[in-house]
Amino acid sequence: MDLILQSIAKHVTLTKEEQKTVIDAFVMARYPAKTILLKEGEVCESSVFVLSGILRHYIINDQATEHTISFAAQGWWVADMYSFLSQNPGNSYIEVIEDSIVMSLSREKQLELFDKVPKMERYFRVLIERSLVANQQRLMDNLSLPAEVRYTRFLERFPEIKYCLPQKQIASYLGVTPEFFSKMKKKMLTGK
Amino acid sequence: MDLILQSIAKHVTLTKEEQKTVIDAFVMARYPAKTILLKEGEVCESSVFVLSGILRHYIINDQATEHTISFAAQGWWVADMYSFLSQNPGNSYIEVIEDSIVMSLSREKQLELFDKVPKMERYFRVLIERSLVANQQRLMDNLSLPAEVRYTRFLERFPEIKYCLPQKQIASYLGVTPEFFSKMKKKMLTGK
DNA sequence: CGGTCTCTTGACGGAGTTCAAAGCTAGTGG
DNA sequence: CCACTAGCTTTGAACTCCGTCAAGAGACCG
Repeated sequence: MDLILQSIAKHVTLTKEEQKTVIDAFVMARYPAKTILLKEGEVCESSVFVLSGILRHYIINDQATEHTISFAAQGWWVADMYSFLSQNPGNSYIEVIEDSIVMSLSREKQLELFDKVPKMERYFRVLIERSLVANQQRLMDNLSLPAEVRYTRFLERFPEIKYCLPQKQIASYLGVTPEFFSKMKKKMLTGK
Repeated sequence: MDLILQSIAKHVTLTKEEQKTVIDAFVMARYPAKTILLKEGEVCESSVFVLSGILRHYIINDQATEHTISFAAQGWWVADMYSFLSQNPGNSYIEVIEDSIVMSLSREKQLELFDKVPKMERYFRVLIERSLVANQQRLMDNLSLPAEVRYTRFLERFPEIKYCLPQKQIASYLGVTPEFFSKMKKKMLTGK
């Protein structure tokens, strides 16, 4: 529960009073594995900050194949940004992979917070900036690197969770089929 | 020159005085085609807002192939976000495609602006949010759509500039080789 | 003009997909 | 606690999309 204050403290310094205002804007929640927090067609009313557990954010495209946008473990934020920002129905899913405790912040409360505690606007600006940089990097990696290298990057980026995910979810993050991912892993162990 | 104020006005309302403070933070510049504004290894000291002309932001990977991160025409911003935010050397290039007039904002001035005119922090937050959403969408498109469909999306996204770019640059945005792009275009005209 | 850069075209190769079948794991209910 | 099922993983063969290499045909500029 202090984790969110620690995360904020990395970027801006809040007074005790501001800290209270911030905490009051959140709602704590606990979800068991397999809970679907958000479905296609729904409005993403809240961003969630993960205190413990693991979540996954993904889309299902026209050919009914899943593509993982991101995983979120302790200390990470997750939301369908398009839907959260616009409050229009989104096209993505958010699902709980391992029993999780989260702090969720509604869009309404967030906008209030921006006015009451301007430092929070800075905090979120910096988060989004970093997120954008990471996302651009991932896009470039996908355009120029083979799946094997993307896999090693994935392992570096998500060390906490790499062992507790089903392979098909890793494959869907890398952008390959589970079949190909299986063969690739074998090749990386034996052939190489 | 008013274009930047119009862009800002879409998201926040500035007083006359604030408008002046904002304008004063920028430096105008004019560059002929083929000017390289930023090279790999350099620090991206400024973000630029395009008044007229066209710019391109790209990387060159280990195999010496180019990948276009983005194009920027009138009313768009462009910068190497990683380098601009961290003020560390970046790994990307920014080049002028057609003679351009830009307003450039140094990182230093931007940070001053955030404090002097907090509404500008909001303006940039919103810009970055949109940029992130667009980037996530592009990543998902790249993972799940064939090059032909990505090309039609490209045409929708950059209608102003689609006819004044060399094909190899479009190919490098889509993530295919110029050779394949050439064959694909032919097929889309004849075969289809 | 002449040279450089871009675009086209073709043959071949490789990374990744699809489909299908079989083995494996783990959750679930009796 | 076992048996069953449903989903996950592995494997293989055929196939597709796209890359590489190479050569020729424009096109643009000095």
